[in-house]
Amino acid sequence: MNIHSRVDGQAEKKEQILEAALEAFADRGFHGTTVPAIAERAGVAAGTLYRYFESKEAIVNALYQHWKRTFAGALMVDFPAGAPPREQFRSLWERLCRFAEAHPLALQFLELHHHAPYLDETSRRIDDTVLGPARAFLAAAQRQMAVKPLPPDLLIALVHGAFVGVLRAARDGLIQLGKDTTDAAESCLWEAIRR
Amino acid sequence: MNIHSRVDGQAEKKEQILEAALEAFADRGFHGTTVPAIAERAGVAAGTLYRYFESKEAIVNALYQHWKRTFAGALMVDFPAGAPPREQFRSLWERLCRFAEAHPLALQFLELHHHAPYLDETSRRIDDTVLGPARAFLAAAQRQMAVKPLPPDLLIALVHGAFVGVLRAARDGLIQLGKDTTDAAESCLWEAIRR
Amino acid sequence: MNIHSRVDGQAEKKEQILEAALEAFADRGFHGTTVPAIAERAGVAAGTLYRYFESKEAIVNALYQHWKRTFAGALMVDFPAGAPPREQFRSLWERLCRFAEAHPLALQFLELHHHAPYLDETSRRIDDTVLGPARAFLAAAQRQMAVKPLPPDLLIALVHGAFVGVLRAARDGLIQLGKDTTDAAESCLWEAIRR
Amino acid sequence: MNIHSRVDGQAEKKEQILEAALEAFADRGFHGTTVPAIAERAGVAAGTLYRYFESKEAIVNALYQHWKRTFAGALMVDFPAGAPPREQFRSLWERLCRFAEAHPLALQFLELHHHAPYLDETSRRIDDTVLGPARAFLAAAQRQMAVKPLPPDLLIALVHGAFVGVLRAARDGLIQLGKDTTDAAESCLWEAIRR
DNA sequence: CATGAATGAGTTTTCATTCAT
DNA sequence: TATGAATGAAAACTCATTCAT
Repeated sequence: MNIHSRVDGQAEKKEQILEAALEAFADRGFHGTTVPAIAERAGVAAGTLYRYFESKEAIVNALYQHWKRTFAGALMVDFPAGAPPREQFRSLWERLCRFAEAHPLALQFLELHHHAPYLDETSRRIDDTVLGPARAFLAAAQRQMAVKPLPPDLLIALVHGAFVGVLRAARDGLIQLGKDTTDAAESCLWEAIRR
Repeated sequence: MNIHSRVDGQAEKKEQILEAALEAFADRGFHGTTVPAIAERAGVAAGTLYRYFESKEAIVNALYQHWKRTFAGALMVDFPAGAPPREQFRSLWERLCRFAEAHPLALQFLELHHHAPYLDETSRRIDDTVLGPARAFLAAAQRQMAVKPLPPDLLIALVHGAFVGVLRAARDGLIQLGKDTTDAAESCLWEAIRR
Repeated sequence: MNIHSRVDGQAEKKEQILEAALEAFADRGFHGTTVPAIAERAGVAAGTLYRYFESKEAIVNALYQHWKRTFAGALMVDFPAGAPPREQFRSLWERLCRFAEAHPLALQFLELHHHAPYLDETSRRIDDTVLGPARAFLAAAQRQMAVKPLPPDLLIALVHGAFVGVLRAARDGLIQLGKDTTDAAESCLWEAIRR
Repeated sequence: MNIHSRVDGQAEKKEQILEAALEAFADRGFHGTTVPAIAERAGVAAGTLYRYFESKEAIVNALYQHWKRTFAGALMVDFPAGAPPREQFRSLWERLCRFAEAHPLALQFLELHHHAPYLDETSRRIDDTVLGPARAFLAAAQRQMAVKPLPPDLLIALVHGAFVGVLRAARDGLIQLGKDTTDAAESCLWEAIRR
């Protein structure tokens, strides 16, 4: 009715669209998803998408940026900066798993598709938001002789890759994601990188 | 000149098409790749693809099956069946890396895209070709108390995921794939799974 | 303006498409007609056809069913069930001719092309709608000794064929369809079948 | 080996092609038939057709002219010029039926499709070859007061149309073509046109 | 002469985007 | 502001015709 509720209504609709797009893109990728399909899932008309986003590419970039930032935030907020490396790693892994549980589609979207061809400048730059803190953690842990003195990006690739591998196996029904499983995985991966 | 060279010419052209399709699919995925784009890369007219394949889907399935089989073969041929688990794991990892070096696009195609929506029956069944031997290795190693007593599919997800993570990091220019790097990664991952 | 006029607008457009398709198919047959040609005649873009019909085949089947039903209806409505056979035959023939005059393209489409290869189940079943009443009329007339005791389907083939022959001759400009002509033809054909 | 056998071989191959084309066109019409389909039926390569015919249209025109002429010939050769009209009509009908039995595909091709759009000048002119004699017969019969004094082209349309109707019913399995049937039909049609 | 692989124009169909309502 | 019908450019695919072998 008033400006406020209109704005809220709009924000809400934008959320619906992004949520619908996330589901669709997570499942079939960017090129495998049609705009009408997103609109239908979102419960709006196809034309309405274009009041909120310039184009299909704009939607995928908005999603990418939103979830990369949310993901990075989830990893960093209240990170136990002073704790010993073993503790920090456990904490990081736990955050990864919690995020995976809370936003499974977001991770499927972010990690299980190759986005480069349609990402814009902003999206491409955002990767460092996640990488930076991870590198910082490893550098510190290496300085404390707690982690193998290998290139941080290699260690990140191993741990991050293993995490994605677990997600994929869960999506394909090969394993169940439970506390046992994720704890065991964490233990393995700490062995992998610890000095 | 004769039947032989004609047959060779055709087989060669089919190879060209598959090679072109591999490059395109590895880069932009199935839905992001147009048939004319494949044809152009292959140096033939668009209509020519349809003399060799029924449809775009037939191409992606042929590729999937070919490379899954080739990959499985590369992992298994002359596998040191009697060697100790540590040796076997090193051998497996080395085969993965050699294959990655020899056929980087094949792995990008196989591992970095989600194929399920357009795979046919045959393609879907073929995954076990790779999984089976990996499970067998792990089961044996676990019986010898050399590897942690965790679900084999979890260990596979970790190691395979880490491998894909390394590939992805290399593709994105974050790390260089050299003997140092791959040896280090192998060492880490053995630590991850060994008892 | 409101829902009503929108619905009407759509129904109208569907009519336009069917009308355009009828003209094209009547003239050049199904395979000789392109979708853009139909669209142009209908005054819409090619893509628009696919908002109303699943495919080109769906259009031809819709047309076939619509006109078969309309034709059957025109033959049967208010049929003089109690009249003597001579009267009934005259009435049937008159209905045929009136229909031919009112919907010349519909009859060209229905009768002057061989549709079987692309007709769906529903279309194939619909033929009996027209045949049934004709057989019933003949059976009754034969029971009253008014018509030759020959297989009804043969008599139908003769009369119906002759009717189509007259249509074809008219289309080709060999004869003019006027009351004289059609009355004369009716007279001839009654002689042909009467006992 | 020598010129003669080569010429014979060619003529034979041309026959094969025309026969194959007849079968295909009779069944699915001109636009519904592909050149490779004709070639396969003829047992030659697709390219070979173009050594014998300029184009697909040239084939259909050659077929049309050949069979129209053959048909006209079959109707006219040894026609009992002096016989009474009743006898002549019976003879004509018998020739129609014999031709239908000997060359069912030719009649399906000629009569059950609308050829005008792709016929060339020569083909279009040839229709009179058949029509002329029929008109002559009717004119004479009318002069002898044996046949109704209606426009000859109307009578032709009726009889010819009825004939085609019988062919069509036979093709669709509604009636069986046997001596009984064709004699009965002849009798009916004579009643239709006789004075 | 015969072949059939190759072509590319033309066909059916899809879909991101626009715009009248 | 929301709609969804309409668009038309581009996609997948077909096929008459050509031409190197």
